[in-house]
Formats: sequence, structure tokens, C-alpha cells
Amino acid sequence: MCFSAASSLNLQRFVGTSGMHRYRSHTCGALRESDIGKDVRMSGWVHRVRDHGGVLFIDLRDHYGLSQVVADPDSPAFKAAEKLRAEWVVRVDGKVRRRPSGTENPDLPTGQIEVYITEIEELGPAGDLPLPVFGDQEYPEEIRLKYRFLDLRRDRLHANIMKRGAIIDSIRRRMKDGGFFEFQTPILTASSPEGARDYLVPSRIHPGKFYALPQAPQQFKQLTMIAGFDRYFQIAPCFRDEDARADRSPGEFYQLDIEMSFVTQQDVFDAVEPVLRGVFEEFGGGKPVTPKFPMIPYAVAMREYGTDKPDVRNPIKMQNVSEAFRGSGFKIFANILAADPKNEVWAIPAPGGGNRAFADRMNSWAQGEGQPGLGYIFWREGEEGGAGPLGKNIGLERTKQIADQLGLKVGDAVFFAAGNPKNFVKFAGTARTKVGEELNLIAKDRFDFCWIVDFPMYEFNEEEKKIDFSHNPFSMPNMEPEDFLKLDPSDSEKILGMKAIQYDIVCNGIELSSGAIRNHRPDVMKKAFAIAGYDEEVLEEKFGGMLRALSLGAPPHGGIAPGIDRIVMLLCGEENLREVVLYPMNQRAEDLMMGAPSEVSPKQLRELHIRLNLPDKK
RNA sequence: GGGGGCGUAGCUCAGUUGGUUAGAGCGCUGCCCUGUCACGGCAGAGGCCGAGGGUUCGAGUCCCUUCGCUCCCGCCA
Repeated sequence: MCFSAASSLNLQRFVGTSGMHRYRSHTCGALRESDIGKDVRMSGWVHRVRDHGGVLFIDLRDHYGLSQVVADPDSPAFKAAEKLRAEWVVRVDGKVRRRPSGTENPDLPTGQIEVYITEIEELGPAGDLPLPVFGDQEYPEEIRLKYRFLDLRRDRLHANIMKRGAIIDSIRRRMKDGGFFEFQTPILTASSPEGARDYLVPSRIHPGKFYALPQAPQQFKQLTMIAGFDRYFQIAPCFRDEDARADRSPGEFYQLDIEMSFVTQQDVFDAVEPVLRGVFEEFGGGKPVTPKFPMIPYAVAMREYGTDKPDVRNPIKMQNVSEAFRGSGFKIFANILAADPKNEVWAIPAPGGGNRAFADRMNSWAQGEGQPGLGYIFWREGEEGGAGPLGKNIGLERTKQIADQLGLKVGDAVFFAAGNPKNFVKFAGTARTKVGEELNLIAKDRFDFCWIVDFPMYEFNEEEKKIDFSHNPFSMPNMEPEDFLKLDPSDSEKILGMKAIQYDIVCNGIELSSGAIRNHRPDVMKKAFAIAGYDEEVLEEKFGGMLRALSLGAPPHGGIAPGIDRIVMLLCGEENLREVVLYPMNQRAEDLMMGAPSEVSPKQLRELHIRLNLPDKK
């Protein structure tokens, strides 16, 4: 065991002039050939015992590494050593000696030496382990979380957590070098109407009123800019009461929260991009990092990748091939196109997928996803006109038109999605990813970043039949304020077509963060909310403080907030946030180790003026 | 709230078309072993097969219900 991120510990200060430190003269990763002959003292966990009867080896482990300690029947500590079991914490005194020739362990930094034990002290015996620390077997989440401290002793998790700390150190340093200053903002704050469900904290002093934990320090960081501090950052805890995913912790997570005054979108990009690139180059294990993050407009991302968080390591780009099918012999698509001018046929090229087995596999995958199927054409030797039922239906000329448009040749295939893009774009994006994975087209071992820009400001809410903010209501509309203020409800075309100065950073298909140039003008803010159907009283009630601040000298400002946990996850090569969070909750937002959430006493409830009204148990 | 997967020894898993006494590895207990580093050898303990109900002469296995974990959808500006 040797934790990659662990450095050695200077133990000089532990050693008094009168003799040895109570627990150790050296850590378990410190001893080398140059220490041979020294009397040493180490403390740590019994990692592994190998008992040969006459000679007994113990791997002693601590945060810094692993040393082999040895006892034989001549040692006064032999009897004590025979008693030791895995994960007992012991102090060992002994003499460092060279391992006999041929028994060195080149896999260990301490593998040239061993410590011959003269004395053992039990510091912390351990009972039967619910979760063995030794080995790399997988264990159920429930046990891992309940005994998190045992799981954390294991090499991989221990190294991930150390790496997380190093990454955060590096981020802080880079931010400070970039002229940013770190602030702390309140944890107990006011509930905010937009966004996710809040975590609420009842107020004892104000019966019936509640604090909310911040979903993000969004308003605070903007207020900090209005307060004139110019460049803010914080490794900020954020709390959202929403359901978990593998890459989304329930309850709480951390963001690198950033805000800047007097900036354009490009200024934010220029400040953030080097920090992220630098961190990924420093901790990415040598994997190449995008040298200059490309900017992809939201509409282009949706059209070419079928998602607003494209994995651009996958080279496949989708195209509109409606013209090849309009009025063609393939009646299903021809009819779809004729039915509504909004309908389109999109092609998902699959270079190298030109065989029936693959096409059929994709087709049945699509059916498993709840689709009627996935139309395809493929080209193989001797069938340059295209094979598959769909190709036969539309004929040679149209097939060739599709191949030419997409640059496909013999050995390739193409899949199709048809209908209103609004309805199939998500599935098309999934199919694009599936094709890339199946054909091994995704360049692993890279960190491919991109900016997604020009998000729509508004969207039409089909359920409520009204215009809604499509993202953050605090974003600045990308329109001259004078023109924006003149907008009329009848300009719905213009309103739904307009963009916000809002952007995302995406790495390898994972959304790392979202940001915006903020709307710092109260008149534009009022208008923006009016368009979404909120009158001034609502705005005043929910965002009164913010509105007042904007009215008393607010600088143009903007920012972004990359997710720390997801950054660490990518850099540790982990698929699940629980592998990079010290004490995570399970998917149902329970802390199995501490027993949270828990019931509280009637007295506590009385003080808070709260009476429970629990759902009926079946 | 909805869908998929999983649930058998402390842990990881196997368990045939339903058939007698449910197996293996790791761990644990005991014995043997002086150069291992996933040490080795022998012996042993350890099971409400997640729970409840049903079908059957007979259920770990088939059916229904339910609970737990997990992944996904919804949700997450």
C-alpha cells in the first residue's frame, strides 16, 4: 500500500532528547536501506499476517505506506505477534534490517528492508470485520457506507480523498493567482422560489418561519459584486432536496463558485478556462486536455449531438437528411415529412458499422428503449447501393445522396430518426452515444472540453401553455436592453427565439457547470419576469432584496460554478460520486453511519412549534 | 412517483427442466509449517436461501405481494 497523494511526515519533532516518541519514530512508509541498523518505533494497522509457524510476517500499514515487520520464536514479542489479527492498531518496536537476499519486494518502497520486532503494544484491537480492508474485492454499498471508516482505509478510496484535497488546493491557488478572493456566505438563509426543492430549517425564535440551506450562493455572490469586491470565489457547499444520480449527490455537494464584475462572457471564459485546463493537466494522469475549448451554440449541440452536454470525444455528428426522404418510396418517412413542416429526418452516421449484425443489434436496442425501431442503411462490398430494407425502398440515387452528404462508404452504416425533432432529439442523442460506444469510436483517455453557449432565454411550457424561463431567471437577455424593454407579448416568436447570455462547460459528456452574465438592470429584470408572467409584486416579494441592490448601483457582472465533485470524479476516473466524497449519503439521502436523518425529541419539536403530521403507514 | 437489475454463510459468488443432506473462495476457530508478501497444508464452526403469502407430494428454483440496495426516467435554474 502506498497512497499516491500522501507525502512523508516529518517526525523529527516527535522525538525528544530523552528517547523515543510515545507512538512512533518513523511512519510505515518511511524506512529505506539507509535506515538499516536503526532501532525504530512504528504504529499502524495490521494489514496482513503471514504466519509460517517459525517465522511470522506482519504488514503494518498507516497513511504513509506499508512496512513488513517480522517475528520469530527468538523474539520476546513472538507470542504477542501470534495474537494479532487484521486491522488491530499496534505499536511495534524493533530493529531495521536488510531482507535476506532474494526475498526483497520490489513492489514496495520499503521492500528492501524489514523490522525485526522486539516489542508489541496493542493500541486498538479490532473485532470481526464486516468489511475486509485487505484486497480489492467489491462490497455492497450499504455495508461500505455504514462502515465508511473501514472502506476509507482501503487504498483506492483513501487515495481518491487525498487527491480530492490536492485538487481543491490547486484550484484555490490558481484562483488566487488569477486575482480572485475567497469569501464565505451564509448557510442559513432564505428559501428561494426558483430551482430545486429547498432543505428547510425551522426557526425557534420565529414560530412558523424557516431558514433554507442555499441551493447555491447565487444571490450572495451577486450581492458581493454589487458590494464592490470585483472577483469572488468560494468552494461552496450547496444543498438541494432532489433525487440522487450516480453523478449527483443527494442533499449536498460542492461548487467552485465564481463571480466577476465588469465582464463579458469572454472574460469569464478567459478566467475559468485556464484554471480547469491547468487542474486537468496537473491531475489528469497525462491524458490530453483540450488546448482551446471550442464554443458550440446550444442549437448546434442539439442538432449535431442530440444533447446540450455532448461528449465530443465521440466524432459522430448527426445531420438533417429530410430531403433524401421527402416524396420517396419509403412511405413511413415520406408521410411523416408531409404531415407537418416541422418534422424532419435525422441521420446518425455509423462509420465501420456496415454489417447486418450491428444494424440489427442497434434496432433491437432501440426497441428496448421503447422506440418502434431504428431504420438503417448499410453499405458492404458488392452492394454499393446500400443494403437493408430502407435502402431498397428509396432507391439508388437517394441512397447515394445520403452517403455523399454524410461522407459514408462501403463498410459504414447510417441510422435514422424521424418526426418532430423536439420529440426525438433526446433519443437520437442516446443512439449517437450508443453507436459511438458499440463501434469503439469514443477516444477514451482524453479530457475533451467545450463551452455550450447561446442558450434560449425562454421556452414554451406545454403543460401550462405559457412562456417560462428556460434556465436561470437572473441571466441577461442577449438583446439590446432598449429593444428588450419594447417587447410585446405578441412578439412570442421573437421572445422564444431570443438567447440568454448563459453558458455551460461540458467535459467528456458531463456537465461541469453552468454560468451566465447576470441581469443587473432592474428595468430589464422586471421586464424579463413580466414576459414569464410574473407581475411586479411577485418579483418584489421573492427577490425584493436583490432588486433593491440592483437599483443602488450594480456593476455588470457574471460568473460560473463548476461542480467540484464531478471534477474530482473525472480526474479519479470514477463513475460514482460516492467514490470521491469522504462521507456520502446513500441514494435515499441517508447517512447510514451517523444515522441521519433521525427522529428528534418531543422537547425539540415543541421548542420549534412543530407538530408532526406523518403519512399513514400501510 | 414510475421502470430495470440485484438480494443464498461475516464478505464475494455458484446452485441444472422444481427432487432427498444447499456448495466454493475469502474471512473465522483449532492444529502443522523458519522467508512469505493473494504464503501453504489438514480439520472445523458458520445458512429463516431478504420477508410474507400461494401453486405443488415436494420450492433457493414457479406465481403474487412486500422490504432493502442500486441504476435510470421524472426531478435537479
